[in-house]
Amino acid sequence: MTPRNTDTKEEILRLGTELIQVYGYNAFSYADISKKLDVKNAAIHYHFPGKEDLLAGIIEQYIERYKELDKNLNQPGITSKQKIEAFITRYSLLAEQNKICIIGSVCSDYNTLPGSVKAKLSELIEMVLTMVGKVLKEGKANGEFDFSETPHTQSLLIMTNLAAGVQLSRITGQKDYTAICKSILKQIIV
Amino acid sequence: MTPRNTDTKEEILRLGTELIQVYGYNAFSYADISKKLDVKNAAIHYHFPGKEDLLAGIIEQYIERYKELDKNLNQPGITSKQKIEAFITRYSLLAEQNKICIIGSVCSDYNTLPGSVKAKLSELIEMVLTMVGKVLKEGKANGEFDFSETPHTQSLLIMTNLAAGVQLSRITGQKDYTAICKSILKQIIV
DNA sequence: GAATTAACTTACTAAGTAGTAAGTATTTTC
DNA sequence: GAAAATACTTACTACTTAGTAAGTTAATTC
Repeated sequence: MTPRNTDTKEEILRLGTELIQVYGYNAFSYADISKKLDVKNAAIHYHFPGKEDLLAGIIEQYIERYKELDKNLNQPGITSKQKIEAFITRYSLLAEQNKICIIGSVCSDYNTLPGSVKAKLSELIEMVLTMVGKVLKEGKANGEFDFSETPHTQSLLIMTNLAAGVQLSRITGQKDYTAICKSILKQIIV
Repeated sequence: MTPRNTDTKEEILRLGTELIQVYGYNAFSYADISKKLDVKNAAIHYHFPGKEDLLAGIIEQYIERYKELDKNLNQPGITSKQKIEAFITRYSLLAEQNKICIIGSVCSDYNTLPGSVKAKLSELIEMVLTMVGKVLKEGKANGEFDFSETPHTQSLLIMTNLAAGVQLSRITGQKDYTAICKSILKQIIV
């Protein structure tokens, strides 16, 4: 009689992501998810046998979304500045919701993760660094950007500013995050 | 017969700090500490009734150590550059040991902390930002440094580079941390 | 329309979690 | 040297954790 919810798996991923962003990976339990979705904890285990499988799924989804963003940005007519701003916007949306990014959150728990998940996290980080580095290189080549570091190092600086920026500003206030964002652009824009 | 260990409390603080830096606050238990110290878990509860008391103690100790560092640095003959380098060195020591800083680690778990600990963490962060900001301002005034941001914003940039730097480089490799450190100095030194 | 599959629930378990009350041995204070 | 305080241990409790095996119900396939 009651219609089956075919989106349970998606909902678990969505809630899991949110819980990591708000509380941290080792601070939430399957019960937190099952209560909110009004299902039994065994339902979560059906979709993700172990907690590490859930985390792996969440990271994979993140990777897919970054690939999509990359695809959308690599279309004609989009300036390098717009690309970097699109990247920053992802973090700004987190900051507005008092969430932190998955990367920053899971990094703290890195040594509690099984090897397979460590590898996926590493893949995500390298992908993002490469993405940003590519945009920086492109922007420098077309005269939009100027900076003295290598694109890789500059992307490290931006990534660390943003990842820790959302973390710190959750405690010290949004103003600090805004200041960081402005400075990131100031550092590279001609 | 067996001599009493009067350093148990100090050892608990030391181990607790290490566990947070390596695994994260919500990933370690009193059992982890009691096993390593070869005492019963009740001994840990004797010194720190709740886990939040332990975290509060760890943050307080951190605050004290930063105050000491500040005191040691604010003596005649120490250049602003040396002061900033001393600050960076604290993070470099962590990076060498594959540890992350308490601030970065606990930030991820921020929303799982009781109000009293949140306040202490906030105090620590503001203190460090102020300390670094002061050195930056002084260095700019005496001609050692030059940067276009306010001292507060510049200290935010340095703090986020370092805090997330040790986190990321634990995954991507030490070379990335080294690159970040070099760039931090390059950004401010005349 | 029978068999299979997908998506669960029911009902558990074993292990770990923070935390406590009461007792003990040693050290310090008076 | 008696009393009190310190630093524990013993022995537990109540709760939460991830995880599982077996059963149920609805949808899909053939």
